[in-house]
Amino acid sequence: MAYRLSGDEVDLPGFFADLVRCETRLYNALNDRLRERHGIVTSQFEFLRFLRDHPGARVADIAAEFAIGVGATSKSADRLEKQGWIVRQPNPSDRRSSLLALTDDGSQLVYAAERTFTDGLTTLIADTLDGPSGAAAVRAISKLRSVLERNRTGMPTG
Amino acid sequence: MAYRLSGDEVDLPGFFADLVRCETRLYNALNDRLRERHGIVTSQFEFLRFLRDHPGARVADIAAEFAIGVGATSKSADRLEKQGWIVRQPNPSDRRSSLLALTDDGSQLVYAAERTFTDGLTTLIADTLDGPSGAAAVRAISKLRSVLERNRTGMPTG
DNA sequence: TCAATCTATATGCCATGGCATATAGTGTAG
DNA sequence: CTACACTATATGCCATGGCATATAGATTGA
Repeated sequence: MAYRLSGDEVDLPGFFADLVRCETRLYNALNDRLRERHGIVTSQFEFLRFLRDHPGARVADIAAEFAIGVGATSKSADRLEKQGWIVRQPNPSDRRSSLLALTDDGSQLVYAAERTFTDGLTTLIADTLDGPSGAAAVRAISKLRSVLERNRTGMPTG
Repeated sequence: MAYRLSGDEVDLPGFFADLVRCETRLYNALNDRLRERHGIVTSQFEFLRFLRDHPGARVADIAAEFAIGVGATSKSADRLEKQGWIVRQPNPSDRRSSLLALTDDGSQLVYAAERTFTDGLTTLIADTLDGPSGAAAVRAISKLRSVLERNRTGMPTG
C-alpha cells in the first residue's frame, strides 16, 4: 500500500510508466504511417494542424501549446518553412515576432495527413477505449491536462 | 459526432493530444527535479530502475521495454557506463551481448532518485487522480499499454 | 566442418529539443 | 527624448533517438 488517497490507492509510478509507454508506442506507430504517406512525422502534423486551427499564431503560442521551448519551436518552424508548408508573415503590431500561417501546400498536407492520422489512431486504440471505462479514462486524462496547464507544470526554460 | 463506438463516443485525436501533453509536461517537470538533485533525467532514471528490477538485462531487453531502438539503447548504456552507474558484464552464454548491471554507485543513485521521482509525481498528480474516476483512468491506461505491447505496436526498427 | 544465414550490438549520420546566449524591438520612468 | 529593463525570436552547443550499416558471434544445413 504505497499511497493513500482519499478512498482509492493509485500506483503513481506505475501509472506514469504506462502513460509514457503508451505515448511512445502511439507516437512511433503514427510516425511510421505519416512518414510513409506524407513525408512528415507526428510532431510536424500537430504543428501544422495547430496552425490551421490558429492562423496567425506566433512562435511563443506554439511553444506554449506543446510545452516545448521557443528555440526548438523556432527551429521547427524553420524546417516547415523550408519545406514550403508555412510562412512567416510580418506582425504589424510587433516587429520582433512573425505571424505564422499555412501555405496552400501546407493546408492540403494537413487535410490529407489528418485522415491518415485519425484512421491510424482509430485502428490502434478505438477498440481498447470502447465503453464507459474508456470514456472515463478519456475524461480523466483531459482533466489531468487541464490541471497541468493551469499550474504551468513542465514548461521548458528556453 | 466523429466516431461511433458501441455506445460511447470518443474524440480520439483529442485524447491523443491530451495524452501527449500530459506526458510531455510530466516528463519535463520530473526532469527538472531529477536533474537538479541527482544530475540525471527521467529517461536515465527509468533505465537505471529497470536494471535494478531486472539485473542482467541485455540491451535488447531494455529496448523492448521502452520501445526505443537498440542503437539508441546501446548509446544510452555507453553514457551511463561512462558515469560509472552501470557495467557491461560478459554474457557467458552469448559473447555477442553483455549483461548489464548497476554498480554500487548506480544502485545508490536509483534509490535516492526514486524518492525524488515518487515525491514529485505525488505532488504533481496525486490529487487529480484521486477518486474512482482517477482509478478508472489508471486501469484504462494500463489496459491500453497491454494491448499496444501485445500487438507490438510502435517498435522502432533499429 | 564449413559456408550461408541469422542475431546482438555498436557506430555513423541526421533530426529534434533543451538550455544558454545574442539581438532586435518594445515599453517605461524620469 | 533617452536610458534601462523587458520581451520575442533566433542561433549555437550539447544530448538523445531513429534509421542504416558494420561486425562479431551463433546457428543451421549439407
